[in-house]
Amino acid sequence: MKWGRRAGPRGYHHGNLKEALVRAALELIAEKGPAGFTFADAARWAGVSPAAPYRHFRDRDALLADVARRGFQEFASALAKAWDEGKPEVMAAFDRLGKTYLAFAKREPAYYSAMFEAGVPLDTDRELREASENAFAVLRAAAEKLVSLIPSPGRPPALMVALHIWSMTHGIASLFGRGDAARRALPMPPEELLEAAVLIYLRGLGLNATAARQR
Amino acid sequence: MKWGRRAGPRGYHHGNLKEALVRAALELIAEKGPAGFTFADAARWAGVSPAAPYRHFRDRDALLADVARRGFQEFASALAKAWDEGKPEVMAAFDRLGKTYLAFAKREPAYYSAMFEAGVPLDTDRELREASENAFAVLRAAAEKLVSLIPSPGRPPALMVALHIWSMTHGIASLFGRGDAARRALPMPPEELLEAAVLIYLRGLGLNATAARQR
DNA sequence: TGTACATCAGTGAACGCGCGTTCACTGATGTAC
DNA sequence: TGTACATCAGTGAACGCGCGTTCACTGATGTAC
Repeated sequence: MKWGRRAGPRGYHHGNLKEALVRAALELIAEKGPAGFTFADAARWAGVSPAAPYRHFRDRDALLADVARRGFQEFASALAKAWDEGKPEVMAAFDRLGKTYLAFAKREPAYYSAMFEAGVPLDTDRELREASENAFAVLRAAAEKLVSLIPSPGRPPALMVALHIWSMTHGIASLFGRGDAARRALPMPPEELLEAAVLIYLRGLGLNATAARQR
Repeated sequence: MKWGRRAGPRGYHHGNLKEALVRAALELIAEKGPAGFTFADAARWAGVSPAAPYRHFRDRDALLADVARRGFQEFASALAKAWDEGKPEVMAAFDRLGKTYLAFAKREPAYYSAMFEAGVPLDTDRELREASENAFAVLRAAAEKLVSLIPSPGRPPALMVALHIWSMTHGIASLFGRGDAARRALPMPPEELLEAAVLIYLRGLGLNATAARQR
């Protein structure tokens, strides 16, 4: 019988405490929200004395910032993969992008909280800021490619379109699409609500969206 | 020289402690977020012993729920006043509605937090639930009137339109439009971002939005 | 109008609790020779 | 290959602190007669 790392009696050294603390934070945030998790809690969850986390993180905020950073990195790479530079077809790729955004918010509510609701300041940590910028850059690139389909006079700024899509998606995610606690009742799944909104919005931009129906 | 209620030495009785506690909560939430305010803090802010609040609220959560309830009530009446049943012109009224939403989020970040981010459960308190439903009912009524302008075949469900507008507005408000701490840089004011988004969305619905330009 | 009494609203002292943080320590691991 | 030593990572005890909550109390207010 083989033991997982958490099953057997561990020695004096934990071996991978830093990772364990991050996982603990995610677990606890998912359970009680970003405010309801404490440094001591995380240590307890990892099976370690309350002083041990100080070897790896300056304080609670540093741990939270690290969680947010990892979240943005995973988020950015999930979005980039979904968008895939608009291949094979821009509209279909755009649809994938939106679905992936919502799926991330639902699958990783703890990451999402840490990233957007915990009040982690983005400007203190360079890596954190870069990770968040990378995530937005994907949305921005997608918007860029979308507006390029629109004839030049009357073409809206790509940045604005990216911000619109982001706001719409974030709004749906935070009002309805959270996996941790369904906050409000909804007559349709959030994915459909988003898809419909984006179709209407794109039609308003003058983009023929029928190609997106192929999923 | 006349004294305001908080200036002079108060007697043994505070006189209006319940209101003072609510104001304290708003002040503290605006300062440190909905999680970073404590019952004891509120008592201190109101200049009263830590046991006094128990005469008026069962516990911290009850105070928070009361703040959320008041927030929804003010929100609902501000929205209703802005919408004014679509008078004199539907599109202009709709524009006012969106601006009023954002203005509320900016002017009353503490209320907005308590209402949408503090995790106050809506289903425990009847008055709270009703207040929140009243606020949404305004959006819903506005959407109803809007879609009635669209020719019947291909007319979208009003509820969906209401949810789209709400999500969009909430997304912009929570990402960019908060008065307490401008979370992210933006190339244009949030009001303009929202107005543009709504215009595009309405155009996508087949509504001629030029009438809205009259503000 | 005055007096007795009930009720209300806030006091202040006390408690147990868990958190954040520090400290000297010690077991485990890696490295130089 | 073995030994000495430096470094690393976690221990556990301790501290001060503020919070939530309770309790018997007391000053102020309202009301009945």
